[in-house]
Amino acid sequence: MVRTPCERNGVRKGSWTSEEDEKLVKYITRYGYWNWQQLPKFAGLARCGKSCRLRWMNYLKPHIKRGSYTKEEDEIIIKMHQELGTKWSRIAAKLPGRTDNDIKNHWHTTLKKQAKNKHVKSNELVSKKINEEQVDTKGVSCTSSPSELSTLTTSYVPQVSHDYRSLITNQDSLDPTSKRSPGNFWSHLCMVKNSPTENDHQFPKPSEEQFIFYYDNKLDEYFHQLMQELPDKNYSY
DNA sequence: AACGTCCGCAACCGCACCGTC
DNA sequence: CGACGGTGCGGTTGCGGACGT
Repeated sequence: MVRTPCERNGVRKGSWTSEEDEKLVKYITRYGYWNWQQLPKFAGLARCGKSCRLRWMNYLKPHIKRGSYTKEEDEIIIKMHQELGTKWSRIAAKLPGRTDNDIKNHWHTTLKKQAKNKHVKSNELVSKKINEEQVDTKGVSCTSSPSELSTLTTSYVPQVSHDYRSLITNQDSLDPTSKRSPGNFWSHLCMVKNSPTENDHQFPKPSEEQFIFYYDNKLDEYFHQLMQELPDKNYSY
């Protein structure tokens, strides 16, 4: 299989500057990520697509929780590591706001030693906690049909921890956990497609195909998130 | 103050998987 | 059905700050 390594010529590596972060956030907020390989070119970044994706997923994306881990989070990680091994993405799915990379780092730096030194006291207690997390984190109620999604309600207030939170506004409308969702999901797409904004002079506008791709992705992502938050229901779309 | 060591974290690399043609 | 391209994931590296001597 032919891999698609990052181009070497003229592609920056290493730490991201605040300027690069701002460009990436502005572009994704405006157009979403319709194609990671093409994105840096359109966003005016001298980075490879993988690097942009990683930076967005692990650092710039809205609602990423940073800072120290709670005891409960540590226990969940240790317990799930016992069950799943190094399936960091699956472990991360149980800890809203934490990224797989972050959890992986936390494991290698802190928890690995802890896990060696002590047994987890009660598997039952942790399992109970996991179940509570699934029910409590979002407080979502919803009807069974996608056409009835406008009835979705939520009391969850997501934590936005990054400095660029002020730039990430429309993105909230794609997040079913946002207070403003889901109605703004549709208006956001219309806005992306139709309305000129102050940012338009900075980035080339996506083609019709790119927009459709973005539209499909966002729709898919939106329902995917919704289904993840309703693990006990057998909804399909 | 200067130097060496340790540690945490961001980022890179390469492989696996999946969808499309 | 295989080739190809894009994305996701896990392992690993290396930088930079904290800390100790």
